[in-house]
Amino acid sequence: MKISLAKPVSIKDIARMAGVTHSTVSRALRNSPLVNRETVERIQRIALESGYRTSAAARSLVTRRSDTIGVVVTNIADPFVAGVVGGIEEAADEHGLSVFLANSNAEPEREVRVARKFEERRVDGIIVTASRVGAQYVPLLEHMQVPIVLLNNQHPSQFAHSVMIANVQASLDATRHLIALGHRRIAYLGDRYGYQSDTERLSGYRQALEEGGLPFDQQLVAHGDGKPEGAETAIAELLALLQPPTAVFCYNDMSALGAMRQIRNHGLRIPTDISIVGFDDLYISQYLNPPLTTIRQPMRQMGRMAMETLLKIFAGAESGNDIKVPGELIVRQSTAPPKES
Amino acid sequence: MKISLAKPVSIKDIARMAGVTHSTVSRALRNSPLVNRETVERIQRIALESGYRTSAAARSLVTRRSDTIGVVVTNIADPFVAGVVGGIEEAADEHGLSVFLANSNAEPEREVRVARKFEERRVDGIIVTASRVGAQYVPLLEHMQVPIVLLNNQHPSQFAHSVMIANVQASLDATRHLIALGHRRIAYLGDRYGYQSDTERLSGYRQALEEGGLPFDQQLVAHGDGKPEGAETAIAELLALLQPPTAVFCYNDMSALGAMRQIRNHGLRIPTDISIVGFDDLYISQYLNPPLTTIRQPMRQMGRMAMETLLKIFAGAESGNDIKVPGELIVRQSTAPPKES
DNA sequence: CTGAAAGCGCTTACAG
DNA sequence: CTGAAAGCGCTTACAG
Repeated sequence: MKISLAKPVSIKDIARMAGVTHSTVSRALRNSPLVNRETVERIQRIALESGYRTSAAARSLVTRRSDTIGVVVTNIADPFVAGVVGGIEEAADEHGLSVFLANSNAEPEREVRVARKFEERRVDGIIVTASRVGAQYVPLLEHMQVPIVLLNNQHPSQFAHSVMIANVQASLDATRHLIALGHRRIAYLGDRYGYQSDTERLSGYRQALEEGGLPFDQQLVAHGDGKPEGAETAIAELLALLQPPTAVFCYNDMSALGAMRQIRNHGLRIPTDISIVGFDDLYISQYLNPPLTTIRQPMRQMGRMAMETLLKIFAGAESGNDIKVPGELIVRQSTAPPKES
Repeated sequence: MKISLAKPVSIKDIARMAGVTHSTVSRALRNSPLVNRETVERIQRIALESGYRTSAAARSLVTRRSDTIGVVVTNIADPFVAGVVGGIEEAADEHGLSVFLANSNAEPEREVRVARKFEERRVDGIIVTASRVGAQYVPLLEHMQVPIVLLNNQHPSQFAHSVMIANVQASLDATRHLIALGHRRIAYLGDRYGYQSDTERLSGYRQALEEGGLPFDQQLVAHGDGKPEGAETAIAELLALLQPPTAVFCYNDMSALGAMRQIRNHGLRIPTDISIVGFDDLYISQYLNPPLTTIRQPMRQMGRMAMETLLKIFAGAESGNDIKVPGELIVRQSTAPPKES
């Protein structure tokens, strides 16, 4: 059968049933104190019984607010991103906002399409959770003159704010932990698409080496793509070194996942032969074999913070909209003292 | 500084600039053949230069289509769900639709809120990806008289269609694989919130046992919550049996993850002491130690199919909207012949 | 090919 | 307390 889409009931319909004008219905529905209490109740009862539902489109046309925010991600299937989006949605829901989800896939044409779509939808704000925000992306969104919150990325702009993990401090902690265990040949396995985050994590790593009196060796730095695949190639280079590292600090847990598999394929044991530390503390990381030592990023919380930053800006806040969140070192079983120590 | 939100340019503004009425602008913008070619070009140029962007709200008010779909998930942080949503978004984008994401968290009040929100937004269709669709949820959405596609769940209704993995066949394959390896004490570790999927997977498991001449033993069935935590408790029961299983077929990979950790904690080795098979083939499953034998669900593809089902219905299709997708057994290293065989 | 008019479903000053 | 009017930004019959 062909489905007949019944036209939804409007305030005019209710007005007819209640014997008042639609103006009164509109007021009654919003609980205006201007309307007679009994009338309000009668109208609300009718609305309920008739299954009335305000048209968000009609309302936003006049209020000039869509009560909607746009969330752009590079890849929703990335567990870090999914965690953040969960937090965003939760906070949005609490404040009666709806979220548009768009996956840019890091493809320039899609990014343009997303920006256009958000403009047409007149989103009230935007959150970008892209591990790889291109420098050209924000200007695209800026056109909208709507507040933008970047997650783990910053961009100097009137409209762009940020929620960032404290990369340098966290990486310092991670690397110090390896040094404290006695490691002297520690590698950094980065993400060549990690932009600012990669730079900062590398920098924290270098600071820790310096602090520990260890030389920085460019050979011990390799870059993957932030995913297991790329990490496998990158760690292979490291393992092929004349003096391979005894510990590797990875850009993120997904990279650690790939590194660990490759290490096993080389017949080496973790942490006996080589220690691994990740970054993110994905939900699954505690279930790995061995459980992964890593830096915890409070993903859900960071998503909430991004949403709340937007809300503060809506409410008129003008500054203090760059938040830095501390990471936390979680020591598990993928790290141990080096064999030869 | 307080951000001044410039009012976006409307077709009226363009009309003024072009010296025509807004009707003509509206037509020109939609490339109507009714409008003089040169006028169309002039108007489009002005629109482009002025940064004009159609108001989706205004348009949908008259067209009665929002070009929007609502996606409800129980938990976006679940990797299976995130994969499906990725596919949905991808297909939606290709067809110029926007997606509203809502997380029900399996909380009844949130479900009610989500349904209401989708109604107000006048979504053109809904996709539900909940591992645990309550029987009461669909009626909530049905009120909207909008097509609904359920993922891995079915519901008899004029409006509800479905995309399902072929649970029985897949579970049959998974269990047969274990039987073929020589296992005779095979357990099923289910998801007590898995509803239809759990029932069907259990049923495929039982069919395989029967087919293989193995007795069904209720003791070898334990139920977790579809997550690692619940699986840990469930498998502990199984391991405590006088005659523990030599192989376990798990409801999903997340359960397998928990089971594997618990097994290790009991000092047992996988697959030497016990074989494990999962269900889903999450992205990470190939990176586990040992890599997980599992049933592949084409998550992304299933998301696309759900979206495409909606599109077909929009286009007037009236039947054939219950799709069954085959799973695929992926044999990796978490399964092997039993020790004592 | 173009314009004037009506209307989509709301909100909100302005009168009374 | 209630109504009549205007308007948000579009689309689309109806005229010309």
